[in-house]
Amino acid sequence: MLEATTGQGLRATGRRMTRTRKAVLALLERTHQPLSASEIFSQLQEADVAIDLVTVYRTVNVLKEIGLVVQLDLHQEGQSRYELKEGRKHHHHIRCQICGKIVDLLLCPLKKLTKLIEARTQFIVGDHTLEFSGLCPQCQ
Amino acid sequence: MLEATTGQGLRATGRRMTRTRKAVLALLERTHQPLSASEIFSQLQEADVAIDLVTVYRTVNVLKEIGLVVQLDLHQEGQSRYELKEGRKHHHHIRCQICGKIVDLLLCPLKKLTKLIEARTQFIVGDHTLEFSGLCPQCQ
DNA sequence: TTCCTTGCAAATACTTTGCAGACTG
DNA sequence: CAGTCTGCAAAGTATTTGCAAGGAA
Repeated sequence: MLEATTGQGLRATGRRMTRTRKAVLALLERTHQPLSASEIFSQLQEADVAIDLVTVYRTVNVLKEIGLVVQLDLHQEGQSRYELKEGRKHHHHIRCQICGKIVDLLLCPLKKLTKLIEARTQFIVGDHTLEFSGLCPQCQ
Repeated sequence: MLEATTGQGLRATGRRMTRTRKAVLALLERTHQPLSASEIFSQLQEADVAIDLVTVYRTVNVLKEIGLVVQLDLHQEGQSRYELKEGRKHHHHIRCQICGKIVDLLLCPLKKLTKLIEARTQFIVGDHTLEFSGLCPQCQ
């Protein structure tokens, strides 16, 4: 499963599978929510995993480099969040302005738009971000 | 023009039109680009306008509160940018991954999508962000 | 046994806050 | 003249870097 393939991804880049990397991966896997570095840190502490905040930052960056994790910068959050890619399709998010809950939007409607933008701006589009915010059912 | 209407917006909320606020507004007006606080600060210094970085932050926040300025948090920039609203339509941006140039996209294709998302998620959508990045014509 | 990884301390970047003096209306 | 605004200093939050000790392969 995930840990095995990750181990390969790490080794292929001269890196190692360690206790802390396993713990971060397992947390992201079971949480299935985009977590910030400090959330990863405190949730691992509650689970009695000894880890340093600095190590969390280094770990998510490594996982991002080998393509296992995606970094999200949600509007006006002031911190980044990290989410397992885990073979899932590219997608976007909506966040509740009251309680902060984040829900996946399992769609991306921007293929055509990308072509249009390339034609208009002469840019070569490499990436995009799309995020919605509003009130979730519980907070309305 | 802008300064006059802004003065009204300020006064309506018990605020004042000052030398530094005029300078920030004038800069945003002639630059017509989303600028970060530190860019506003250094560009005003070059123009021999004495202003403190703290004042820049406070100023853009006031201008945001009275609806004159929009705050942008572009992906992985690590800082916010501020742009004059100036009666312009809601729009989005594309940024060059090499030189950092930011170009307006004078369109927003998300009206229908918003309805779809509200139906699917039961959220009430209040806001959204959309940003593209890629290579500009000069950097390709 | 190599050299990657970790923890700790410290540094850096961006932004906010407190306070006394300066300025607007 | 009242009350807002500014500069300076300091604090706060998110993230990165340096280095020596610990650990994976």
